[in-house]
Amino acid sequence: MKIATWNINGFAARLDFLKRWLQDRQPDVVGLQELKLIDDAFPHEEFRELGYEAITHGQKAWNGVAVLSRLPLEILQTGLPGHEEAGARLLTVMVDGDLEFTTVYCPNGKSVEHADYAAKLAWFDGLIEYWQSRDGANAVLCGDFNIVHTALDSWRGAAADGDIFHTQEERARLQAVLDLGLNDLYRDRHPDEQTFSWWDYRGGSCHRGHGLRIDLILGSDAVRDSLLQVATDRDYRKKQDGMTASDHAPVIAELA
DNA sequence: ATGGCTCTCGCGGAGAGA
Repeated sequence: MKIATWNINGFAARLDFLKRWLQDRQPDVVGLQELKLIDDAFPHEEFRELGYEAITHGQKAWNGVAVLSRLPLEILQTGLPGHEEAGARLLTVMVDGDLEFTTVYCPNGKSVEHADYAAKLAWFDGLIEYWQSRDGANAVLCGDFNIVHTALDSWRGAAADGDIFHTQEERARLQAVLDLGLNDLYRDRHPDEQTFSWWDYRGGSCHRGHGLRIDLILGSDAVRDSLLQVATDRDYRKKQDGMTASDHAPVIAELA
């Protein structure tokens, strides 16, 4: 089974690109972030034709998450309890009656001085509390975490320590998420490799290797034990026949 | 030091993103 996470930076702007990727990579379950789309505008029929059912938790202009799946889905939770005012950022579904699949678009925080930063930390505290309330035995938590876990995950290395995305407080929150019994599938399999999932649109960052690894697939021990391979799909951070890419690449994991 | 690009809304240019 192939599972994936991808911040598409606008569903409407990425529709054709997304459909091409689905047909090319054939994932079974995909968590999408930053749809910037209301639920009623989602073209379910177009995706059924490709073999995918979708559950969306969207909103107008900002945020928005969804799960696409070739296997049967059932909604378990829409929105992070107690943090709905922060936007549509969390969706948990049951896949095929077996796998608890959560996708998140974690808050950005803007800057360490901004009020959104404190709200970001509080949102993570809410996520930790939410996860503690779930079973989590056969579970995936994937998405755009907007936190760079270690210096290896930033093109600037330790020089970025203390900046937004790289603060001790943010890293402690992400570590607390991992301490809930979740494994960072990419880092678990590739302890020493530097691979990014996001590159700024500006200044040729992608070409210059100026990126961050902030899009993660976390899995419970049962999921980790079934991991065959995991990779960032960098080809889809590049233009395809004139279609503009998201600033995030998909991350794909194959499970036994 | 800042912006460098792209998105949405909505029709100009601002705000957000990371």
